[in-house]
Amino acid sequence: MSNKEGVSKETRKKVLKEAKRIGYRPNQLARELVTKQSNTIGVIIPDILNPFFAEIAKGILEEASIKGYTALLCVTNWDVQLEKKYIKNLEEKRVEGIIIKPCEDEQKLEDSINTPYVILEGNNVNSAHSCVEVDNEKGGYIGTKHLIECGYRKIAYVGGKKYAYSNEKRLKGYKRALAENNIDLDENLILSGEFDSKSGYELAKTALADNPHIDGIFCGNDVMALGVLHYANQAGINIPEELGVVGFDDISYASLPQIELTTVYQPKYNLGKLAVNTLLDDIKEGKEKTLKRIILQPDLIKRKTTRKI
Amino acid sequence: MSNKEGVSKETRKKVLKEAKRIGYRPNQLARELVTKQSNTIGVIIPDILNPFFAEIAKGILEEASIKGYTALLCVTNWDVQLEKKYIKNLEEKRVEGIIIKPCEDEQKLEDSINTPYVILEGNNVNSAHSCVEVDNEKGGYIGTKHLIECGYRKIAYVGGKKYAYSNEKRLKGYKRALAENNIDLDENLILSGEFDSKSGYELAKTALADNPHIDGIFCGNDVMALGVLHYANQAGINIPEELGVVGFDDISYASLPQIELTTVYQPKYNLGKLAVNTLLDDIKEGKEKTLKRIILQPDLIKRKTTRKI
DNA sequence: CTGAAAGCGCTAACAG
DNA sequence: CTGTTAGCGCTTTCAG
Repeated sequence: MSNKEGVSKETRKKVLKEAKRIGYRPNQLARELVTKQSNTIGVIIPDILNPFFAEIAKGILEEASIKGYTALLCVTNWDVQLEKKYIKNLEEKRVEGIIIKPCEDEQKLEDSINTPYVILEGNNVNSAHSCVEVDNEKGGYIGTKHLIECGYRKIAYVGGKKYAYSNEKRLKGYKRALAENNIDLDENLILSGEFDSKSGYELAKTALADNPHIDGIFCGNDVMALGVLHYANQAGINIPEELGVVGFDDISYASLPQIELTTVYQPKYNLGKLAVNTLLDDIKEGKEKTLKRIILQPDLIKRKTTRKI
Repeated sequence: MSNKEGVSKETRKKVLKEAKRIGYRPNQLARELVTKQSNTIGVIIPDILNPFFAEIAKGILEEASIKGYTALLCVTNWDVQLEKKYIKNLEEKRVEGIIIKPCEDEQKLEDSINTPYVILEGNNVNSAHSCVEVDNEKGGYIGTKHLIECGYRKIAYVGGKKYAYSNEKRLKGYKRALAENNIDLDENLILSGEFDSKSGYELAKTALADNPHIDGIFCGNDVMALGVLHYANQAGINIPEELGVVGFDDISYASLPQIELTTVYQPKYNLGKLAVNTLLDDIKEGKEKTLKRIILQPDLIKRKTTRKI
């Protein structure tokens, strides 16, 4: 049936007969059980409504399909408990590997995952997984530097969870840009919340209430930036004259003519594709896998939420 | 191990021992093979980057997880061949059921699916599946009626694939609204393309070039409306004074202060939840299942791309 | 209440 | 080249 080298007449007959018999479908489950290959990978992301993750997911799904794999997609809503549950489920389903963007610190994952896995936006110091990401520090740097070059001086950092890996990296880049330009770091200008629009809105409100002299905001991601823009719009703050805003990710909505958000581009789709190829390599290499650390380059996209220079 | 009524001492000991032994994980595959219950459903949607589908997917994923099911998500990019391939894969994986938004006419699906399935936005005349959708005809009607009430008279219909079920329904509602208000139907004003932003842009361009007197556009979905708005913006057309635009879906970006798109709301998340519950019911009921046809109500959301009345 | 045995649908490793 | 057999890791059934 699985056409290896074989007969010619007999086989063909059988095939025809089988095909007839009310649509025979080979039972993958049985096959997986005996070959110990599920041809399935697990994918865990925090938020499918954020186009950033949606596009990564798209890249993952497509690449997996091309490589003959199916993907089990799980979304955690940034809930660590759910994340744990999903990992357990996936392992019981005998996925061959997992691609995960952790809700929190990835260090804790080490214990709970016994399957090969690659982390999206995480480090792999001392650990047994590969990871793929964009150079977040550089992204934070070029975004902030651009604000400075546009003449903004009191620049706030409005980010996601304080100790999230990507947030820390971007923040580091932000600080470096400030330092290089002799702008004193003001810790009060560093705010953190969630990686969503609502949080962007609230944080902008708080920040500008507490420090009315803020004239620039570097956002942890585009979705937050949208929230910041929302607040600014509502508060009658003129963008980009009174306030410069830069985001991170370059989601498709950032380029809408009504938005024109200056932002730091990430190759999202590619990140997804690379994640599965890296994972598949790791799986193939088995125990003696060489851990990979894939870092893509971000890119500054100048649009209209920052002044022209 | 699966704690039924049993021992007390002996069992506990075993459990402890097993737990110790380098993390024992029950093999779901084997269990599924013998119980013939995979606790898995398949989900096939055309486009995960469209927030409409992303939110439906979210509803599906969450509800499935709550009900103890895992979901295999497949995205087709509106490619019928891929859709077929995914259906085959899912059946070989022995999913218990499939939730699908078909790329094309769902009539053709009948032959290829041998598993219980529910269709998102499709009819179930003479067929063996349930379906869940919003009242698309009504949606088309209230959207168009609103344009008329705002004083627009030359209203174009810019939709997706001509013979897609949801498109046909919405178009029907559009025609009914026109007829009820004694506005002559002009077939030249009915355009169709793809359900994406680019197509909205192109269609708006064509429509307005061919018929400069158009003063209103009813769009097949919000993503297309965004494209229409993009073109209008670029062509210097004043919205809503010179041109009224209404969308369909109410994706989150429609409510952004920079967009404020008037649109027809769909309970997307709920649609997803209901789809899985309907499917699970159908699975449970087995052969004697009573087919369901679940129709939710759309709602007009007036924002700023149509004139105030 | 517990242990042993059968079998889910397939593949792999054998002989014929 | 074919047919047979064993067994993947579990659940279920049936004795002990």
